[in-house]
Amino acid sequence: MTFYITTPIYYVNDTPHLGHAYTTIVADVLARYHRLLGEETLFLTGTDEHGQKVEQAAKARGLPPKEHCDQMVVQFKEIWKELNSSHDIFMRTTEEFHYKGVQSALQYLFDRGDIYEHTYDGWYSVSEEIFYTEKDLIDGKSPMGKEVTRVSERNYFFRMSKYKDALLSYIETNPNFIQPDHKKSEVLGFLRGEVGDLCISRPKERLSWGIELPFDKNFVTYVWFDALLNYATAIGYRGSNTEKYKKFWPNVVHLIGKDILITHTVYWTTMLLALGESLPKAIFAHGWWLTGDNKKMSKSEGPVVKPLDLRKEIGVDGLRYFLARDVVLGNDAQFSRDLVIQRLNAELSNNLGNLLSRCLNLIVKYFDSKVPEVNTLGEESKILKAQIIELPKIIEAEVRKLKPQSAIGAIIDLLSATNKYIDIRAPWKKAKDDLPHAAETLSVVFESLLQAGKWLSPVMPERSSQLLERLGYKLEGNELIRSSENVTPGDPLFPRLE
RNA sequence: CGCGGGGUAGAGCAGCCAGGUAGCUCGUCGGGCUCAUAACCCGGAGGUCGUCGGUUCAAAUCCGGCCCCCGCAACCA
Repeated sequence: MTFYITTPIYYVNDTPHLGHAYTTIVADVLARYHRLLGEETLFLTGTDEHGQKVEQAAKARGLPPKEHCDQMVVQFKEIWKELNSSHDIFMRTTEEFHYKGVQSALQYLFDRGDIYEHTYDGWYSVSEEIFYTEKDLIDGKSPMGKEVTRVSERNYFFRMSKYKDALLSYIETNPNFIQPDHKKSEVLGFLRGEVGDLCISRPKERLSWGIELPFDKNFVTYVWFDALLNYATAIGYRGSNTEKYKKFWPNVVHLIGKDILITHTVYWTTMLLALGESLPKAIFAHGWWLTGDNKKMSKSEGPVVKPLDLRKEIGVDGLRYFLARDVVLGNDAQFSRDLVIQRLNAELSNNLGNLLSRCLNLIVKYFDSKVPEVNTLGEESKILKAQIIELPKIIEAEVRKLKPQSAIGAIIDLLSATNKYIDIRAPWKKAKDDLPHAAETLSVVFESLLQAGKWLSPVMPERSSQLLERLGYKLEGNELIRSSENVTPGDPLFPRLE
């Protein structure tokens, strides 16, 4: 069993923001969980580098488009490095193999008659540089109220409509294909309407920065057609080495933002159907982070919200933890400093960090910094031990259901139970008159912390390894290895935030 | 009648698809512990689950009407 997860390729002209970081971090957390579960895993991210805006931005800077992209892409690579993204491939749509793959796919569809030439009549808004259809117009003007002129333009179209029924039946027979469920309703609603064919070309007079159609050099391909194929070309589809493609396709999860739901569930899937390829296992659309008063984050809304800057205060792992833990994946959620601090204090400082301090200080004080060895367990200990053993199974199940927040929740639940357990068992008292009792307690608490450390590593790679180090362990691959005889309490690992 | 989501304790959320005496975190009140990062443990107060109606032995959950909030409205990424 293999696992392949992708983020969208981000538009290279953007400056990385919380939206990008959220998708990448969640994908990274899922990828790391699958690796920890021992699965062969591939994680893809990258940048989308063609299109009008890039062309214009490059022109404005007096640079060739590719050079402009080379510079812009750096900011993405840097932020992913800082956020500890473990992607295996960073894809750029300006790479040579991608050009070839896209052209090969275009030619194939053209030869089969799934791409055809057609003169497109419509209304063009010069100021917006956008085409509108008759029904888009409002009182003879663009939806934005701009003047439009009647134009007709020769273009190439993909027979998307031909595959609509096949797509519908695929959606019906594969209930987990589009997630979460309410997004499926949205797609079905869209498909119930009229689905036309997709214009996949742009005449070079209007746009030259793109992949040339192999059968008509007066055109480049429409950006989405180029961009969506990255998921396949990145792993060798229609390339010189198709080994990865054979291995990982179609067991793939496309993690996307809800704004690009239709392009993925309709454009991409019909493209794949036409190409005779299998459809992805799942397309999962996550929600948005809203400001504290439930408004969409945007630059035009007063003071610019810069959630990514918060990482300087709470650490990269703190940010990763909050994003993966706070929300049911797929829902919208609020993002505010207060909510972040509350979550991190409650779960990491109080529940986990404090438990770690209690346990290690007691081991230092009564057992010479060495974890006591215990052979038989009493009833209370057996119950907690059972929960510890259960943890990986719950995590695996939740991760497979694409519920990272529940997987993390299971760890937090275990730690809460461990706090209750240590309270009932009161090893700080027992150590004085019943040392074996205290030894048993601390060995079980220790085991709980050890497993928590291991299973938090996909979410907080750095803090989790520090935690394990204090316990005298390290993670090699998916195995916990003893690295020290002694435990080392140290300063608070998760200091409370104010 | 464009499409979709939402309205659950002071705050943030889960539960709803597969109906069965409403759950979590924070805050708040009282108690315990004093090993620990003023943390941890126990207990309490606080909700007619937007609203009206229907189905049912039983509805936050299913069905219908209404009110309010949000996002989207594809060939511009």
